[in-house]
Amino acid sequence: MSERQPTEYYSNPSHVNAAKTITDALNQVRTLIVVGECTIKYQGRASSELGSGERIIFIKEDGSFLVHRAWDSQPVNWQPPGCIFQTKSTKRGVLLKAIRKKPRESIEILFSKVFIILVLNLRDEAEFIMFGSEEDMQRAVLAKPELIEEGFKPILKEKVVDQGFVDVYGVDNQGRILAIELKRRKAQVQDVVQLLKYLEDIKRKSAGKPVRGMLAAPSISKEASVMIQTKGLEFKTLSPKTCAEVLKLTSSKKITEFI
Amino acid sequence: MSERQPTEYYSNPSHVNAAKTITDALNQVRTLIVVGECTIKYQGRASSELGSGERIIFIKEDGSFLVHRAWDSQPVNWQPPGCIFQTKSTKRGVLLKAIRKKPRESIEILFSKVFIILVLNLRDEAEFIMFGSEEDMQRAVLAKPELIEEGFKPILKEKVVDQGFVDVYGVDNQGRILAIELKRRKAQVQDVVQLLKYLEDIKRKSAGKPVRGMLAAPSISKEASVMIQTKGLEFKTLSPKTCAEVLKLTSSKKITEFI
DNA sequence: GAGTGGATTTCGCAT
DNA sequence: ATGCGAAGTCCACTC
Repeated sequence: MSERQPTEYYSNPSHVNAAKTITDALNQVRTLIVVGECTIKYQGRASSELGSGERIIFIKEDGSFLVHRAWDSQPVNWQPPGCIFQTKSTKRGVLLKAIRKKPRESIEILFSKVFIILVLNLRDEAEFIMFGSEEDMQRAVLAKPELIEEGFKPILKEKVVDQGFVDVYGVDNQGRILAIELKRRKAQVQDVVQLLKYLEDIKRKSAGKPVRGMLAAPSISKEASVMIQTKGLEFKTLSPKTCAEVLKLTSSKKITEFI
Repeated sequence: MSERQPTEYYSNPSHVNAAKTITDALNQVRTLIVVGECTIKYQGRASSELGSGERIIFIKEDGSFLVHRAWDSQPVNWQPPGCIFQTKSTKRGVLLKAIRKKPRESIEILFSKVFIILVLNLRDEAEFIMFGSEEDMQRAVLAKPELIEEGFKPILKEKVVDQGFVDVYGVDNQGRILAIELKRRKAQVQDVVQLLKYLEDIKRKSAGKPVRGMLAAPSISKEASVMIQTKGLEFKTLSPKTCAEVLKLTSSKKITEFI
């Protein structure tokens, strides 16, 4: 009987057994879930302390480390992939250290009780596919420029200006330069500032030729809208969902041809 | 025997039992961990698909929802606190929906196999304490202005300028205005731009009086450093760790007195 | 409720 | 490695 065993479960282990089980799981590069009562200290880019309480910790195959409480979608403490672990059983409980170098950081967890250890061996080959990013919007506009307006001809994706890029850059049906800043979310003041900065560079380099600046986003904040008016810029409603649908139709995630 | 039972464990439940167990746990507002083979679809601000694979899902007491794979510190799909759940057993497996309104979003998980269900009732009253935030740096400078330079006298915390704030604002030992932008991480070009914008407002309002602009951060990028030089600004090395230590000494998290 | 800026942001890409 | 900007950013705070 050689069927793979994706899960192992340990309930209320002694400190010694908990430490051993965790160490073994880490050596075998398993995904690990530990539930128990613990205190936590973090030292690194910042520092933090958390007194005793019951929490869930996660260690993943890539060395990611997460501490979750019973609420909040974000972990209360964590360490990015690639960190190194030390486990031992001490008089005060099970000590688990997660250490990262560069920057030097460490999380120390002391379990006074371990309720549960889950050792997982997960099979997961599927590819994650996302639609509707800002990059997708860019691709959609390049594939179908009339999303912006009739007669618009993109020239370059991401034209370089001093410090930074314009998302889409082209010429309108009257030959004027049209620089477009895309946002996948509601446009804010900061986005208008960004566009203005780019336009400055473009105008400086285009020797007085007429230049239009456009912000394209699903919606715009009141403040940003006022600023658009004041500065003689334009706003075009364009949602990531629309763009995602255009991409599905043209079925091209490739943009090399446009560059 | 009335001892609280912090954990319940169910192994390889039938689809019907899994759906029932999950529903019950949600009704009792328990933290829930489910491990199983599933496919996932997300529709909302963006959209995503993930084919069949073995994953871990988390539901917390506040209605946070997380889907984790065996790698990556970030969840592959998630829903913020406050979302609503629907569970049912279908012919194809256990269906779990997490729905959020405003913005309207949904995640649908279809489990073809459920390996494990953990129902947790976690007790956690401890307060989380963090040191070394940008706000802590501000407090430290106000409590001990010589962190910036001898003779510096802060005037106001967060002096209001058009659009935004200066982190610290005061007068140096020669009576010149000194506006300081604090960063807890390596300073970037964008931070210099920010400071310049603030300085513009301050200069406009200070009728030609001399104004110094300073960026205080643990380090600075080369580009930002060049810009600092070019624009006649200053850079001061100041780390969040130093500031945290100062705060511990003065033992004052309060800043009201300075405002 | 909308708007704004920090975050132990994280993450990916380009230099 | 460093620098820079997007993110389904999240999050807290202000207006």
